[in-house]
Amino acid sequence: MSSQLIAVLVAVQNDTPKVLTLGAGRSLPAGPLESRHRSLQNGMRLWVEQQTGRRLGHIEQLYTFADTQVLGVPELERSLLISYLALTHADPPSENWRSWYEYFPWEDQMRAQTQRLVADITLRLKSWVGTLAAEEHERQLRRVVRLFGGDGEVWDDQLVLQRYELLWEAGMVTESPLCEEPVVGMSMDGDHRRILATGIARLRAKIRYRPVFYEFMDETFTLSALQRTVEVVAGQAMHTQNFRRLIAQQNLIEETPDYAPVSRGRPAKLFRFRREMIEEGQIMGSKLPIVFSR
Amino acid sequence: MSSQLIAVLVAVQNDTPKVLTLGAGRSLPAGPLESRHRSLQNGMRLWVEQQTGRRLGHIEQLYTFADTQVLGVPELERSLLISYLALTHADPPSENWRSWYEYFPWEDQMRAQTQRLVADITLRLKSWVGTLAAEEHERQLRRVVRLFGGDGEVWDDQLVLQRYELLWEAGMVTESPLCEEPVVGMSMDGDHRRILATGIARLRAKIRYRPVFYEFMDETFTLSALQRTVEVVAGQAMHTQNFRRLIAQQNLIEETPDYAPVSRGRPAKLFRFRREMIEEGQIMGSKLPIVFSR
DNA sequence: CCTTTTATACTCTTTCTGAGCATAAATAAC
DNA sequence: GTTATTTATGCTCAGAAAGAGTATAAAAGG
Repeated sequence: MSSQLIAVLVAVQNDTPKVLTLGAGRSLPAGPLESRHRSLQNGMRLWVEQQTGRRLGHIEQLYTFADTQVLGVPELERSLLISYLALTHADPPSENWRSWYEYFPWEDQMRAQTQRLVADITLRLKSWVGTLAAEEHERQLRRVVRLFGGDGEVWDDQLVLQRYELLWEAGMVTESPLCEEPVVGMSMDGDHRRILATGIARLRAKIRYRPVFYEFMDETFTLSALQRTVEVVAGQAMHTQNFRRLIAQQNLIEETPDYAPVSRGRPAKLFRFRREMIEEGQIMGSKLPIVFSR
Repeated sequence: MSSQLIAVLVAVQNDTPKVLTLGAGRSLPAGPLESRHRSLQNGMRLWVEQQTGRRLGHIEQLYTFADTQVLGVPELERSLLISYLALTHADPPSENWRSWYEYFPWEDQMRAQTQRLVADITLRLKSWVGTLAAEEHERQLRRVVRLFGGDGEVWDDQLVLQRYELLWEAGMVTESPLCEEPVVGMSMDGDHRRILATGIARLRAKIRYRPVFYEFMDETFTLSALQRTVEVVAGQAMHTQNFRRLIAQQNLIEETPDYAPVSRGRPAKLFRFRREMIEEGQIMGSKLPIVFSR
């Protein structure tokens, strides 16, 4: 049984969370696990750095699973896929870096249009629920409401994978064997979109208690830029004043004497991350407002 | 390259968190990944259920890594280890079920003796720090304090793996190549103790926001029994009244008309989990007091 | 000068959390 | 049979944190 490494490589460019793709955006970069790698983590790092020529920051394992993509292949030939999430700094944009919201448009709760999209999806899901056996009705209906909101439920930005799986079961994404008419959003080969969903969910969870957004920022940055970065990753708008309060009280960043070049309003101070705090394990947690404003 | 499944199978028996081991407690159960398994998760479940004859409850993947144990083996033969955490209900105890605190005595912060043990470990670690290059002193000293407490730092029950790794680096566990005189605690073959540490940490984290302790309880139980279960898993005593408040306000459990047979004090009401709440995904979170009392 | 936009400071209310006090209902000790 | 001890349970209170609003500062554009 052969094994492959597969990477969800994320950067934030132009206030957009982007992921590195191959093959016209249809797949995530993947490479064979080579025996010269001293460890998986290391192999992953080396391999991505060679392929992309960029330095990797934070890196973590996502999930390992048996590839279900290739049908008709003798089972012994099935591949193990070991997926990783890796963060890097924005570099010259290219075709291969695509907004992850191209694949999950409903996850971008900052665009006004999304509300309509989610309403449409919810409608279709509810009609799908109608086709199920009666015992399942209530269960699945609660699931739809919990995942896609409505009925007073708030949108939980972490349930990326669960939402994708629900759409899959309902035959509303191209990857599903039941699919007739997919919901908007690019699909990917095999399990890749599922892996991407896992990566997004993991990053959104992580950013709540670890200052991994550090990886995405320039050397110096304004608080608004920091907030926008976190917002586009979470796909949720945040209360500016509270965001600042939380960042401030964590001692993660410090002022520089400089100001950002102004375009419109009052010029913003430039900040930088405090090196001592970023260093390995120093920061026990970086809390962010957990319930986002709308 | 062949692959192995490896399980951290946990149950709570007699107010002790136990893990299933093999070979006189020196290794975790592991088996080859067979091609008939439809998915890894499924393969894991089938395999453990066959081996142990018990039904598995919650199951989740821990980590995948390349086995570093076997030296002198051609690198292509290296095995991929895919580790899982699985929870099950206590059954007739046996030799093979061992308290996880046999392997990590310092993690049991509920025993009075542990305080002395941790003090000893801290001393030895500090003297190890003394042998390092000067630039490293402060960094590593902070690490020791953060992981093993002292200096006003509180004990973080989730840092099981980090503590083990520190001891490993300092040559204070048998598994380490530098080891001369190990700290108390049973060791295991290969990476198994590290995997166990990962499992414990994951479970301690999970139990904070998901009611996975459900798996460990009988059909009905008292609140004290529930609290003791959580406490021994976390290795930390909790404030009883606050524990009850949190459990109560989450609507996870309901009273039964019965009382537990008394031994000493006032008889305790028996409770049961509300089936509807436990069902898949219903419960979004089960919060527990995060900072434990001493 | 006035409006708009962005940045930043401060306040207020509600909820959550840690911690303690008090009472209830049983057994054990005298 | 009192009294002490143990376990279970109810309630209160102070401080911290979170959500949300008001106010002010500093720029550009008309």
